[in-house]
This record gives sequence, C-alpha cells and structure tokens, in this order.
Amino acid sequence: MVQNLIEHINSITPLTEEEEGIVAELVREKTLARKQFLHRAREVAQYSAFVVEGCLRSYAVDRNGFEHILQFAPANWWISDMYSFVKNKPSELNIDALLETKVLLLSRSCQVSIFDRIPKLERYFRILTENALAASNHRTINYLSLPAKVRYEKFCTMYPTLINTIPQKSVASYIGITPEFLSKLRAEF
Amino acid sequence: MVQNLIEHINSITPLTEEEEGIVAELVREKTLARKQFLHRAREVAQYSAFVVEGCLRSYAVDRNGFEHILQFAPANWWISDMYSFVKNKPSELNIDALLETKVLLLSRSCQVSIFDRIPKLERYFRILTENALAASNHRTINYLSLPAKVRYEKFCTMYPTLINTIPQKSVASYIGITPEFLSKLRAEF
DNA sequence: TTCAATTCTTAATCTAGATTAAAAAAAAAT
DNA sequence: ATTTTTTTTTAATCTAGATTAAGAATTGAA
Repeated sequence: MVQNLIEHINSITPLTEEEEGIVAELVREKTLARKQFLHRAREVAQYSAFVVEGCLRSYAVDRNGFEHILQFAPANWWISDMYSFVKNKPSELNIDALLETKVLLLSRSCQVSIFDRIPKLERYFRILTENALAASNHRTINYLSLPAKVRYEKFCTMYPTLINTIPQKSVASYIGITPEFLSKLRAEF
Repeated sequence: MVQNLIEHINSITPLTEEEEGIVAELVREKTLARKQFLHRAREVAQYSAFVVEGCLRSYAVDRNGFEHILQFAPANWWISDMYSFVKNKPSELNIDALLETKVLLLSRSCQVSIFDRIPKLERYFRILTENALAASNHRTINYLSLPAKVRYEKFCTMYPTLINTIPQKSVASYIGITPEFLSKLRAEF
C-alpha cells in the first residue's frame, strides 16, 4: 500500500531510501466500505487521504438536501477538505467512498511537521496544490462559459475511467445538472 | 513598492534582512494603465504579479466573445494564469487592469530557483496556493448550490471594497450571470 | 465643457435546464 | 433466486436566467 504513495512522490520529488522510510511511518492505512464516510460536514478535517485503490468523493449538501460533488479521487489522488484541513475549522464538505476503497491517511500536524525535516515533501505538496488549483480554475471557467452538454463531453474525455465506474447521477452532480437532464442529454447521443 | 511585498511575506513566513534583500532583487516593478494587458490568451504566462495598488482581473473569452472573470486581484494579492505559469504552456486567460495598477513581477524561473536558496519562500507560496485552492473550492460549491441572488449577496459581503471600485458588469461576469439579470436582481433590493 | 463611448436599467420574449411524477432497469442485499 | 433499494429513463410542465432591444445614466477622453 505505502509503496503506491512512495512511487507517486518519487515521480515528482525523488526520495532517498531513508526518506521513504520516514514517509512510511507518517501514514496510516485504512479501508473504507462503499458509502462509508471518511469525513463529515461540521467536523474538522483531521486527515488528507491518498487513495491507493477504489474511489472517494467530496461533496456539499445544500439547503434542499441536494448533493453537489466537488471532487472525485480515484487511485493515486489525494483528497481532503482543503479549507478545513488547512484552517483547522469545521467545514461544509462530506467525503465518502463510492466503492470499497483503500487509503493512506496523513494528519495535518504530521504533514506540517515533516516539511522542516524533508523539504522535498513540502515541494511535493506545493506542486500538487498548484496543479489542483490550475485544474480547479479550469473547471470554474468551463462552468462559466460552457453549456451542460459540452461540460458533459469534456468530463467524459477528462475522466474516461470514472464514466464506467461511478453512477451517472454522480457525474450530473459534478457537472452541475440534474440526473434527469443528463439522461436527456445522453438520449440525444 | 517592494516593501508592500516584503510585509506580506513577513506576515506569513518572517524573513531575515538578508532574505528581504534577495526578494527585492527578484521582482520587477511595473505600472499598468487602465485596460492595459499584463498577459494575453495564447501566450505563455511568464510572470506572476503581486498587486501593490489598483486592481487586476483574469478572464476567459468564450466562443461567442463573452468574458468570464476568474479572479480579481486588488492590493496585496497575487495573480497569474496558474496553469500556464506552472506548465509553461499557452493558455486561455487574459489578465488586464481594471484601474491604473502598480505590480511587482516575478518570473516562474526566478520563483523556482529561489526555493532552494530560501525554503521559506517555497512555504510562503505553498500556503498561498493552499488558501487559493480552498477559496476556489468554496466558489465552486457556491456555484453548484446557490441561486444567482445569493451568490451576489455573498459576493458583496466577501468583497465589500470591490463593489464600489469595479463596474457592475464585472461582478455579473464573476458570479456567472448577465449584467441585465444582475440589474434586475438589484432592482428587487 | 462637449462629445463619444461605456455602463446600467427596463421590459418583452425566449430557452436551457429544473421540477414533478411514474415506470423501467440495474444493482445490492437477503 | 427473490426482494428491496438505487439508478436511469421518459415525458409533461415550469422557471431562473438569457436574449434582444432601446433608452437613460455615467464615465472618460479631447
């Protein structure tokens, strides 16, 4: 399990064997059943999770009880409630498993304390966060400027694997439409 | 001018006087007239800009020629096309000045090269990027779950200063509605 | 100042996507 | 295997917000 994470870090900032050992000590393995929560709204997010296998999602629930998906995390992705994790404040997101999922958990205090010992890890997370911000910006622009049909097409080419793994209504939630309307779009091929 | 940036960095990761001197060497001052471009779509973003005075905006232009604002940068904010800046690829955003604006420019190569000499700066940018990602996530959730009227109200409380400085149609563009519809919303108090 | 260019407002009309409801299909659980 | 739960589809109706158009108000340039 930890080997997956080590390889991911090595692909961005190669570590020495000693550093790899330290990383292995930092994280905790956990297996989540389908629909099991990793984090609930109103609590403070203690952990950031690296998905080894399976898929998680983060989402907010609005006033009317509708879910809105912020992020999917398939294998080799990190997921957390960044706001809550960083500011140590309760927040509005839930994180749960779309399928049975194996994760590695890293607490914020562990993460921050390791940055002084292994600056490479601060670089690793700095780069991941830059990439995540670029992706988030891209999503915002898509949302502002493209109609639902095009957003759906883009989603399909961007996440070809997810399309066949997750329920269609989750895709609808992510691209910001109702499942009924997505069904209608798909009917027009 | 540089003093504004130094103070901002010191508020997050305090620097020694020597380090402050190095930072001062890294950046280049520039003044932009109203409507002047800092960066144009299809070019590679060479610089990230720290706004000392005035206000910049980044925006995309869609197929129909409509502008969609991604970010406002008033004093003490950084702005760039993160995707282009980080990946060194041409991208889809324009950055220009809403008013006469003074900025400090930092090139990506300068930025990256300084991280080894002054790890505090890598921390500074890591923290800024984390905050920006948390804010961007929040915006996405707002988009997915709130009607236009509420998004406008939130914008007003979030950016009380901007409301009186920038044209109303820019607010509409940022919250994702037409200026006509914003005008209608405002008419209902 | 005055003139030209933007920006803002109002109002009528239109449409992408929401809502509601019900049945069909698929997936989980027992 | 059967039942229960969840997901997907279809279709009718509705609405938030877009579009179009034109005049009024601001702003900026000369």
